[in-house]
Amino acid sequence: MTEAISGRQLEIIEAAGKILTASGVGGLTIKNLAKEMKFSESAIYRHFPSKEEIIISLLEYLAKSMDDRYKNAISAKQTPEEKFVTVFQNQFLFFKKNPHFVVAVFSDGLLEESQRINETISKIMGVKMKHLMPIILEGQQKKVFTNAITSEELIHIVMGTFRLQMFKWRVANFQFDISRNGNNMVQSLLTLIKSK
Amino acid sequence: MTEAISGRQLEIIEAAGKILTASGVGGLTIKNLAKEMKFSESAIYRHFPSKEEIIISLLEYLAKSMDDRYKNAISAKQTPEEKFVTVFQNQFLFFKKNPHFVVAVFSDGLLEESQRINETISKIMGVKMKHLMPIILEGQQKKVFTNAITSEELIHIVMGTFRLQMFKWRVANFQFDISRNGNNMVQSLLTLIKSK
DNA sequence: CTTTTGTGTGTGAATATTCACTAACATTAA
DNA sequence: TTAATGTTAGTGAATATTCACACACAAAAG
Repeated sequence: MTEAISGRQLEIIEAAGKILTASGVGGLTIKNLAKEMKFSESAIYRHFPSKEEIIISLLEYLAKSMDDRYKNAISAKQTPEEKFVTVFQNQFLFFKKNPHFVVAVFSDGLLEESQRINETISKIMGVKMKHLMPIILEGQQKKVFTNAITSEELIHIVMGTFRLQMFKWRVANFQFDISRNGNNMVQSLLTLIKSK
Repeated sequence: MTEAISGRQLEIIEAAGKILTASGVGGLTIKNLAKEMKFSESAIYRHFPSKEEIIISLLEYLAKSMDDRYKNAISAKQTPEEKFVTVFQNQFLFFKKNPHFVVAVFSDGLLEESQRINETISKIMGVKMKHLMPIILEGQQKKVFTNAITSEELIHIVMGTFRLQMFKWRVANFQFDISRNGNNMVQSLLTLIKSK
């Protein structure tokens, strides 16, 4: 399905992410992309057949690296609480290092454009779900997380809180320490969802 | 500051909201707006000096009607829990009636365009905060809401959950009953934040 | 009463700019 | 030599905005 991307392609994807976070969907033009890459507009088309393909590659690259990241972060030996914290810690560190990709979390702006893009966005959401769900379920089974509400509702609350955290970070122009603030938020969330 | 808007202007604002919901930010062009209004593109400029002004008027109209709506919904006699539920119930009913405006609420997509638009979006966020904050505070003081985490964190979690709910509704193309699903979510949230 | 003038609201055509994308040619490296 | 990768200079389509002008209606002036 997803072909391996070349080094140049990755550079372009990174430039695209940078532009997206800095100036939003409206700013992501071939012209700006070329300027960011320091070569001409037409050179872009040597590496991608279309703009749509660039966006999709960006999202797919993101989905994949998030998936990898999740897999490596969590160890089976950890308690649900530890896993919960680790997952988010990992996430915050990733975005701290690659703030251009915050766009992934709330890629609502891209929503619309094309059917294929929408599907790829859903895929990213799905990746996060896939890794969060078993942790929540295990936590509830072991009665360390509350069973007062369903797993779906718990996940919804957790994901919503996370998304808003990232949103605030972006609006604040990345001016505060996301891994510090983020981990505080995770602790509060944990306090709230632990069964008493 | 905000001048009163004429009947025609309101019609245009509503048409803009309709387009935003149906085709997203990218679809909101003067051409489409004129088509929706069933007159020429240039006629739009009889009523608004620029497209930016249309978007800002839309957002400001939204902020105002949300503020009014909040004020009328909550009565001093209610318990914090009741107020909490009422606020959201009210919100869901509003959007059920005017789904075109959902785009504005989590208008991360609009975010970019212009400084003035960004400020107006923040204003909308602020309105919600303004009404939610005293409810949370009162609830914590009366010890009906948990004091295990701070008010700011509580509000963050609540707002994040709400925003995600609206996001899901939009992605689902408004196909489920937001006031039903929404109220379920509010109940879960309440269960979680009540002190035990 | 009729004419004049002003105002609100519409039109179609034209503006400059930006967009994604392409064709022809040049450089570089294996 | 050949393939990959770059540049220059275009394309047509879409964009927001402006233009000169038209029609309906109401107030003011004759």
